[in-house]
Amino acid sequence: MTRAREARPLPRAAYERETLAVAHDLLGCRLVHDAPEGRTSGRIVEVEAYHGEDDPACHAAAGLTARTAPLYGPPGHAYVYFIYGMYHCVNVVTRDEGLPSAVLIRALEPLEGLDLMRRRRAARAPGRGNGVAIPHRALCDGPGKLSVALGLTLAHNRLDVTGPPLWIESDPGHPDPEVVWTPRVGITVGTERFWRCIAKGSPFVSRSPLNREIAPRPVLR
DNA sequence: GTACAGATAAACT
DNA sequence: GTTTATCTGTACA
Repeated sequence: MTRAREARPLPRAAYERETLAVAHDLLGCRLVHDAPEGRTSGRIVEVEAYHGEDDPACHAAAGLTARTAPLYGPPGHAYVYFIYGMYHCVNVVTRDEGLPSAVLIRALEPLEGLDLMRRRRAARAPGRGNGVAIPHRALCDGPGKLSVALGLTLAHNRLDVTGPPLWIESDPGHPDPEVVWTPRVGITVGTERFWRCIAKGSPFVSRSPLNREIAPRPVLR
């Protein structure tokens, strides 16, 4: 009889690789956060790569500072930063220690803990609180939204993501998604690098006109 | 469907 | 004092 392979957290070696390869391979995996108030998880459907001090859009372009230190740290750890006075963005550090590189998680297909996600989102989006539940597809369709939905904040910065309470696991039962590369979103420099990777056709990716642009798999310079 | 203003605080210069 | 890897509501087509 066949036995379903068990999903296990990706090992550190999965992150100690070329960043675009990591970005590509994270699509289809599940991001899981076990918080005291419950578990939330979602399938990764959109990511972006930020690589090196030569990448003008990478925070490490400004060099090593208190904020960017995690990017220079060991792979398989979270780099969480606070942005626009309101939101957090969650990255996973890649490559070798000392070489600043990471993958930004931009959107998830919500899988577990949808009620908890809705409560967290509604508490932070008063305009949505007029009795209309946030639809499934809009719970985690952006980096700020998924951080709220999963309850991730600066408290999780530098956390090891190879095991509880926060980890990424493969999903052996799920087919590898077809992927599309596009320019990265929300930046004013480095837009010539097509380092955003999305699961083709997923209704759970962030709203962006760039969703229509496609490109072949890029290479690191 | 697209376009824009405003909210709001940490980190950096 | 300036910048920011965002989101939301409102306005308009």
